[in-house]
Amino acid sequence: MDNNTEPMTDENAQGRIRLENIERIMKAAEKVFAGNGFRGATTAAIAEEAGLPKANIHYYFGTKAKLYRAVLDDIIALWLSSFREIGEEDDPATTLADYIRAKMELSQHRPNASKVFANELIRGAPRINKYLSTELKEWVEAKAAILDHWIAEGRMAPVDSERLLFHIWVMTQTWADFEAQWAAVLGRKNGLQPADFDAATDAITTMVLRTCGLVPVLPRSS
Amino acid sequence: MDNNTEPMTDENAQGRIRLENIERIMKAAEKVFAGNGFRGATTAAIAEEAGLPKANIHYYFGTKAKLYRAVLDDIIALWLSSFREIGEEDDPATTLADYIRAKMELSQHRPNASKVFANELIRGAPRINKYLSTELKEWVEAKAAILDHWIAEGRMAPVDSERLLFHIWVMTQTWADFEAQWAAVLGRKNGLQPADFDAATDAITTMVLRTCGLVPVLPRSS
DNA sequence: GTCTATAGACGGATAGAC
DNA sequence: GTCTATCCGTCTATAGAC
Repeated sequence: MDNNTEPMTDENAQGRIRLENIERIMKAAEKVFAGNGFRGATTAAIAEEAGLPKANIHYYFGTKAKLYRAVLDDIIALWLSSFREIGEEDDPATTLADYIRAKMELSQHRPNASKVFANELIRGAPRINKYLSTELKEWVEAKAAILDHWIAEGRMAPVDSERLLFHIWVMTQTWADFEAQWAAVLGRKNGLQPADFDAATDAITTMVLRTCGLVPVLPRSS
Repeated sequence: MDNNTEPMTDENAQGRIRLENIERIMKAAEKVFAGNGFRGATTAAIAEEAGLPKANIHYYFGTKAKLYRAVLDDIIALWLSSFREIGEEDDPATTLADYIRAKMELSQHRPNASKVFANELIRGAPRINKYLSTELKEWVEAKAAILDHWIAEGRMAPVDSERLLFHIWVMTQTWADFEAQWAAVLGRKNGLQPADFDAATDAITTMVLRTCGLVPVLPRSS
């Protein structure tokens, strides 16, 4: 009672080690869940990837389901932070191009986050349905309203604004989720290169801006 | 030796039952693999979905891996059959619109096929890499060459033809793979309806045809 | 707080009766 | 050809030593 089992001279180090271990486990879990889905992932694989004994996973997170939940929450927070605020006064072309670029950078640098989310959606999204039908739904409706406002003002061509947003997501996220397919079809034996992401960004941006009448399309000569 | 264990009066029925069981198992397997991936799927779940004892799965297919392989091969055959022949003399707008419509119909009517394929791609496509880097690569290169030919002839606007094909795939397949997301965001509590697939088809077709300069885009009035 | 050892449930696959 | 019963490996989770 007069002392603790460990010296109290270094409370910060304790907390730091704890946070570091949690961070390592979350990172490892994101990778393993991305590659195997929830059911296919094993705590042993996560532990090995994290370089820790299997029991530590349970010490920090209790169950595999809670760890998965923590990984999903982390990804949703990342997603929401990527949804830059868009105002009615912004320039349509700049705003759309910037948004596509931001999504592509996430695909390039956090591909496993996108893959975990994609796995969950393919499975019918049992654990994130609430998020999809509340926050995400509201975000889509708010941003589609801004696009519709721009259209009504004649600042861009009429488009199906909700589907445009959906299709921007899938075109950008496919470069993370299905990287294996695009690398194989493009003959990139060492995976996609930065130039591939740049080319994809350009192609998507051109497609969206032409669709919205924000850049000229060369007319057919015939 | 003078007779077999079963009467030979009905060889066709034997073969028919066999084919029917194989068909039922394949269909059940497609559904279970779609919802859980290879590792997450269990032979017990497949057997229950097929309404057969678990041992029958192994009797007909040997191992879970061989069953999965059979399901993948079936899907690849379906995919290849959807790649209509496209010739240089065809009309660009009609050809692209028909192709988008065909892909959307597959997404609507065989969503589990698309999901099994998506699962495999997210995992890094270990089992279909050969297909991706041979047949699919050649198909893409051949079709992109036709688009480039149309562009060179001035029959459509310049586009990044390979990425255009990739993005058509993902925009159409997302309506199968991520149906849960779109249904939640659109507030469809009973899943996507036929009208949703029609709206998506229109949105994708408009996007692609505007990008290729094959339909006019209303200019900004300002 | 950390790790080894293991309990207890579930998975794929098969033997052998029918 | 079909199905029940079961083997054996792997999985999640935890008990208990350190």
